[in-house]
Amino acid sequence: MRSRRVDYSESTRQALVDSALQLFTKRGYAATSLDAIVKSARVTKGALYHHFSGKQALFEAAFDQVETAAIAKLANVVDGDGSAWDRAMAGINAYVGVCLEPAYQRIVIHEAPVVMGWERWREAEEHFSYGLVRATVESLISAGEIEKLPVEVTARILFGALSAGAETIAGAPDPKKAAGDVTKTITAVMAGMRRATLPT
Amino acid sequence: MRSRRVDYSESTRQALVDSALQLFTKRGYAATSLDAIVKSARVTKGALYHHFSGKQALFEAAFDQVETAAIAKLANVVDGDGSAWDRAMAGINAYVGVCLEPAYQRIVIHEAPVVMGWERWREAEEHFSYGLVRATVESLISAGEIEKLPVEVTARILFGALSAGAETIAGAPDPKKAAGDVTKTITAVMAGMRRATLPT
DNA sequence: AACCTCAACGTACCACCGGTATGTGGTCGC
DNA sequence: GCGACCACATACCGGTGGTACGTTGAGGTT
Repeated sequence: MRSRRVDYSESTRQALVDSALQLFTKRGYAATSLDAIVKSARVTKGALYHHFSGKQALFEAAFDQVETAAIAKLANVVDGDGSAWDRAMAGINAYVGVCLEPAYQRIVIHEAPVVMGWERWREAEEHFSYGLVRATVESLISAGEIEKLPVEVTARILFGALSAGAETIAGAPDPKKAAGDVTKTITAVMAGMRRATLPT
Repeated sequence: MRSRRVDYSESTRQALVDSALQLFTKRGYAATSLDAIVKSARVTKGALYHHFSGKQALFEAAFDQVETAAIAKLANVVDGDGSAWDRAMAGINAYVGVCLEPAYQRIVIHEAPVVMGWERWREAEEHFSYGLVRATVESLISAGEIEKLPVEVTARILFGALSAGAETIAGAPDPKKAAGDVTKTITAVMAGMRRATLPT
């Protein structure tokens, strides 16, 4: 119904999002001009402002795309079969993997909170990666695998810990070794929380 | 030796840093214009560019000031007497308190990694808050209070967990309750790490 | 005392960037 | 075939970071 011969509109929109994604990842939000984006997408600023209300809206579109790709990878792992504990550990490993992608790291972790504002970033994250982490923590608690802790705060802290771990890996001189250290440390922390609940 | 009648130079420099600190905290880096800063400091852009190489250098001066004030508060706690464990827990509580200050939250946690670049931020943090966290982790390990884990990675992850906890507190509808939850959760995690080492 | 020097600014100006207002070509319904 | 409208392109504006240059006045030198 809503199509001419081909949907050129959607393709230019996608081209803009793709170009923005690349440039934001490489140079950051502030250092990327709209001229550079439209040049890369082979269109003009008229097209950009036809599809988006401004630079920030374009950023959020790129943000959505990165997040959507991320949860697509994570959902398979977390919704698989096995115990709540095993699925949680698999999810943690998978999320660290996601955090290693430059686009996710720069756009979602670093720039989104300042570009979108922390409150809005927090709200958006409810439906994306953080939502999965939170659900995982809830299932761990309800399954009695870890202590009964405040879900919201525990999820936030785990979320921050995982991001920091991923950043450490990405910035380390020897990423392979760093990845092993992160996995070891996170595993130890989670194991500690698990063991802590056993004597009760 | 290097002074005229009074050191007017240093006072204008300090006025610029103070004004920048206030405005960056309130409106953020990007939304704060140099005109607004020099107007608030009662000087002109000529003075600003005489003392600083640009907007980013001015930000870093503000960053330094906030961080210096922060470690001044933390050093007392961490260097106090008592067991390594007690000092570590006191330090964690103190750091959460520091993270509640708007200036620290906005400038150090949120904007600095973006404005200065993550690599440079990481390097600077070595001499500030992260340096203390790292030292604390080292003392805990060498005192045999927690498992023998990779220091660098463990400190990074703890640092990220604390930052995330502090952000959660600041953004929560009931900060008092959130602060209690964060302390409880972090304590539980640390206790798990401690207990995990006992049977060995 | 006349002169020079240099720090410590102030003033004027430029290039660039985000955003807006307006123009234009192709296409679909009628 | 003609108005209407979508999907852009073009031209332009205000603000901002940064720069070039001018000015002032307190030491030092002779």
